[in-house]
Amino acid sequence: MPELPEVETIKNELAPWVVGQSFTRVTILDDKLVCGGSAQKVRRGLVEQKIESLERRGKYLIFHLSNGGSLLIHLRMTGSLLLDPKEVDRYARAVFHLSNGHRFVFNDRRRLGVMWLVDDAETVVCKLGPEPLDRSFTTDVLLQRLSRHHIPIKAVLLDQHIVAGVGNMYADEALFAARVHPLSKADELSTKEVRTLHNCIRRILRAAIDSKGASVDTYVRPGGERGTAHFNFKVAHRGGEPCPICVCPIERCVVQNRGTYFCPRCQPLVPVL
DNA sequence: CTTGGGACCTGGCTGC
DNA sequence: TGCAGCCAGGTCCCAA
Repeated sequence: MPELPEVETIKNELAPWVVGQSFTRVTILDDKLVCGGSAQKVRRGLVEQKIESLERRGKYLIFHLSNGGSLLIHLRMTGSLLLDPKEVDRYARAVFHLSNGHRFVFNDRRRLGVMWLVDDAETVVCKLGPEPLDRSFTTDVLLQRLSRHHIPIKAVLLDQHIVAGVGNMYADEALFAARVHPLSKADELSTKEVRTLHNCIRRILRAAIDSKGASVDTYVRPGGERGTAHFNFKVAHRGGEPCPICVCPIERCVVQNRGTYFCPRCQPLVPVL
């Protein structure tokens, strides 16, 4: 499941092959891939456009084009971008041919991924919350945003309008590292807890980028390699295993329809004073 | 405004 | 061995 570290890795590893190149041919194999416009319009709009830069915003990948427009891609659950794959398999939804002779393929087993071709990228990403790794994302920013929500902190971390880029896996990891129970109400966390959580979110996302993302399911990097961040997971997807701190079995519960893993002893609902 | 619940999508797993 | 039914979760949409 591509979250911020996975999308950042894809951006970093794809950029050297695509930035400065133009699209020579684009094949869209699945009309439902395109959001707000026809596949044909996107195909025609992309050909001969040069990719000026590649950017990540939240879980979105943004190709900035020479005409000022942007191609945005969201991989959702099972999407991946593969550089020069040996074969274009049945899960390919679009193929992008570049002026340097390379191509990349939008693969997506569950077909939940989407892409947009727009004049201004902001029209797609304008509602997103702050970038957690930005300098401007301070403890105070997080504190202020949490204070407006009387719902479980886990649900708040998953809301892209509040903080952009954190998904199910890294929310669980950040809450464990901060020793905060996922069902704690966001507006009831102490200033100290929010400060710790703020640090943990940033530390865990950075570490995951260093590990090239987490391949718990279908995520692969453009070259087909897997990331290794999941080997460092303490609780995410580790239900029943002993907590690495206290050996108490990791529990699983459901928050906002998301499988949520936590240590009941290290993350008490009522803080131990 | 905030909050909760359903829809989307399909491979893989469980249980009969 | 076959198959129905459920689960995974990022995001949007709608209702209260």
